[in-house]
Amino acid sequence: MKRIKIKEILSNSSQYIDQQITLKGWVRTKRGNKHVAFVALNDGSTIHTIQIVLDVVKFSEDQLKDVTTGACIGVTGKLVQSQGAGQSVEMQAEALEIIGVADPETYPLQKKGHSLEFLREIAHLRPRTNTFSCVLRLRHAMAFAVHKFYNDKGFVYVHTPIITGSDAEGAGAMFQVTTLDVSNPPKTKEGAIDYTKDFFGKSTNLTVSGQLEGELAAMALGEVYTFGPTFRAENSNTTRHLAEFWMIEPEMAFYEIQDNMDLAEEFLKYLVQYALDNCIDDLNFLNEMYDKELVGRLKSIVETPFVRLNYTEAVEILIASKQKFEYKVEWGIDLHSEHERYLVEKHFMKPVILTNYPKEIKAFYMKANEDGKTVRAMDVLFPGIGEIIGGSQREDNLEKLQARCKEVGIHENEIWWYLDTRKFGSAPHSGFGLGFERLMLFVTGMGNIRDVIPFPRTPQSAEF
RNA sequence: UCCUUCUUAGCUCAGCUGGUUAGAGCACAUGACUGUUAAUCAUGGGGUCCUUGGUUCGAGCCCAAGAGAGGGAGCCA
Repeated sequence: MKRIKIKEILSNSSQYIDQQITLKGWVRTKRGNKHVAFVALNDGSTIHTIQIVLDVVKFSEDQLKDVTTGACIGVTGKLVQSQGAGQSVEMQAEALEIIGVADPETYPLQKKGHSLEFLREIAHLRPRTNTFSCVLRLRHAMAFAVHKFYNDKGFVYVHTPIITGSDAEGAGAMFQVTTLDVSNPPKTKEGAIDYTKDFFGKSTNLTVSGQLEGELAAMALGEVYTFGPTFRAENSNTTRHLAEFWMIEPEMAFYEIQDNMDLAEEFLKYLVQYALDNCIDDLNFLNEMYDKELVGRLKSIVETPFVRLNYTEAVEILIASKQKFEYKVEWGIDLHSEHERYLVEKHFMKPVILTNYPKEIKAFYMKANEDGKTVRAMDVLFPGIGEIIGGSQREDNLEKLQARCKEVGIHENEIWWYLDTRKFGSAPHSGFGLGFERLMLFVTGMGNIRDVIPFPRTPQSAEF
């Protein structure tokens, strides 16, 4: 008999009532007495379980013994109105198949909750918990919504390379990619490692951003986006950083900085609304278990216009606040998280988009303003998360970009291909990067970025 | 990388001023109960007190070093 998913049964129960159905899934709990056993079965299609009623006389003792927390079973029987109080329907089982046993003495997940720290140590089993099944369903929904948002707008999804030979992005320390024998690498006459003997004939790394390649595509296709893994070899040990994370980077020709901000705000609101519309069961569970304000906060984000503020104005607000900050505020500093938190969580109490930063603290490719001091950068700051999006209008003037490269010490022969876009048919364009796991932190209300990706990669940690 | 806290049963934790045989709840096992809702009740098994070294008549507890984890900061998305 064909298996039906629990989500389908529960959402269309009237259609299946008194019908013979087959369910397959994993046992969450079993309880009961000598005559009847109740099994809560979950198959991952929904946060909810369905109650299986096992009339003890119908099954062998051996079979019932193997129905333990964590075991995988298949059951066939009739869907009936429940006699118990906790659910409207349940299955009266007629046939039981033990698909995979789970020794209860050694199975690490118990019926009661576990700490998130413990679950990280058993990341291979944590998707079986309510919390992580919620997070992973939401992660899927958000990834799908990203593609839907851009596809519906006519953006082209561009696959940028994972292995890059360019080290000009300046976005952080990189992981080297090499096939050389690291214990005995070939050397040049001068004694340096001879990368001409390496696989690609040059030194290569895992990408820290697809942006530069995204810009190339935008100069042909108009509006594009990338969505892929990125890698940073920074020794960051925080609840907001991973060594391997996923990033969404749209890049749009003919967008000025204002258009860029409009898109970023619309995009974030779309994603949050998508979660509210499609994953409310999972959100309600997370709201109940971890963060009582989660759903309310998500709803308010969708309704509230984001504050838009110049860096200079932000500095003035911070100075006028008379707050005691660990790092002193003055024009020219890169804002620290205490400053961002003050603006977002105390002063405005809503998301803030900061623009026009001093050029010294931003990347070489950002478009200079007429004042000669600031660039058209924008950071979207979210409550509890900090910087969720970083972006800018790009410098489209060849001479200015070349001058900027010189100032920051990037050799033109490293990124000649990037400069070519400004040489041939240059156009104003803008883009931004959204850290996918930062978005997931916000949408799930989870406190640690290691809990919103299936297998987190952090310094000193690459198990599983 | 810096600051800080923690590490005792499978899990979550208690453990007095350093004192004899290290406890609880949950989980697990056995039994009871004819409809349970993270079932309940009874009984039971389960310990390298993170590791190494030191102080002491005596260390889970004090000291040192190391390992691992959490939180904060920096870097950033």
